[in-house]
Amino acid sequence: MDKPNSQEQFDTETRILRAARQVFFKQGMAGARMQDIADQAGVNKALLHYYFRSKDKLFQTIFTQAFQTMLESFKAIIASPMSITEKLESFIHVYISNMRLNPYLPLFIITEINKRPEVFPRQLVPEHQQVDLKKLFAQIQKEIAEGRIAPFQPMHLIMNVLGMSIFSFIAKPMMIHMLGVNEKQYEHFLNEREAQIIAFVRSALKTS
Amino acid sequence: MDKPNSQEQFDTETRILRAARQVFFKQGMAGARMQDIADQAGVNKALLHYYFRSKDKLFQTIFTQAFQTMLESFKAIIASPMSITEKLESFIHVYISNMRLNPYLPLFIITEINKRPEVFPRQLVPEHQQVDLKKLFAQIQKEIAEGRIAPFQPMHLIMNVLGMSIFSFIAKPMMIHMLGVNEKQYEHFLNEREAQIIAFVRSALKTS
DNA sequence: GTCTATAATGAGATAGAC
DNA sequence: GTCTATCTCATTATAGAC
Repeated sequence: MDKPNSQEQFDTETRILRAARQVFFKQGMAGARMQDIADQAGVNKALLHYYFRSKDKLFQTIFTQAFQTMLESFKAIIASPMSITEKLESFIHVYISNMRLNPYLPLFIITEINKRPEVFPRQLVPEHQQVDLKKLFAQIQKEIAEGRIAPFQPMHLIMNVLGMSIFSFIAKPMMIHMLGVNEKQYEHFLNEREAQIIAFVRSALKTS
Repeated sequence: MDKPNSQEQFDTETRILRAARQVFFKQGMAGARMQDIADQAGVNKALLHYYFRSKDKLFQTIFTQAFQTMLESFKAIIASPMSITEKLESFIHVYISNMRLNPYLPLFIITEINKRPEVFPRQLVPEHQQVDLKKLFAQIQKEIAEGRIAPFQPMHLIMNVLGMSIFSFIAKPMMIHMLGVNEKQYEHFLNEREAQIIAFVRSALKTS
């Protein structure tokens, strides 16, 4: 865990939420300890229950907000008036920036849904705020038809971009061990990542 | 959890190992319960301690073997006498096949190293059996120089392939919720995945 | 709202009979 | 080798003073 936040400027509830995010993101629901969260927040453990009643309720608060955050970066880009190439490059940029700030976020969401699928209702995301894939797909089809990009199935194209962007960050500890490189070397690699992915995608989408 | 294995044909130790793999892979070290493993194996809980002494020892056994498995599929491909394009496509094929059998494996390794970096020694992989990246990189550089594939940095090229292959599987629960699709639709998407990634990589590597 | 003390429970581990 | 019963401890949660 990092050093307890120098966050005396925040009220107790906020300090708990920030601390809970750090601990839950890294350790997950099962691995997190209420005492760790209290220490990290610099408050008494009993206060966590005073403000959030139970560990599970606190977790739900953190999880829901994390999921929304993840969703928002998706939707903002899709809705914007850009070409597909611009949108894809925007995806890459935004996700890599986010992963720099919050490397545990996607992994946290993935693993927690995995572990307790029953906890997350079928409609975790209400109908009206789901990602509007149809529009995006239509735009991709249109640009393909116009011969502006090479033909790939929209869903796969998007997954390719997400996979290349996100995986290299979440798999960092595994890759370091598998490849036998050190932290510094891997960080250097990650710094080049955005430019390299963009070049790769451009090359793939080039019409010949 | 799945139904208890109809694995009466295996001896007790094997049944425990198989059950432990299932439970640890899905729930992680912190989330797993010895009782769950015992139930899954169809044996008495005390036997887990008789055979493996502690939860931690049992976990170490499972983790180490999982990590070796992950490493082997890497190394086997790298060592084989194929062109880069063939090797990359072999990567894609092998990883997607493995993920079909064992969707939790990479996620398990990633999250457990994340949570307890101190547990895993710097040299989790002994020097002599590390992935021989140098050779692979040299081969890539050579094929680029010969104009057989477009120029990309070797490490990034490999990470692109791994990311596209692995991410779509490990992120399945997240994507299903984010995109508002159902399990069946996502499975259909995954079935097309191998061919789509190969097409994408070929397009990117094409020399113009 | 915040603290100390403590209850309640869950889960890993062991003893000892068979 | 396998089982039942039990010990021990960590952790969530609550009671009650301030």
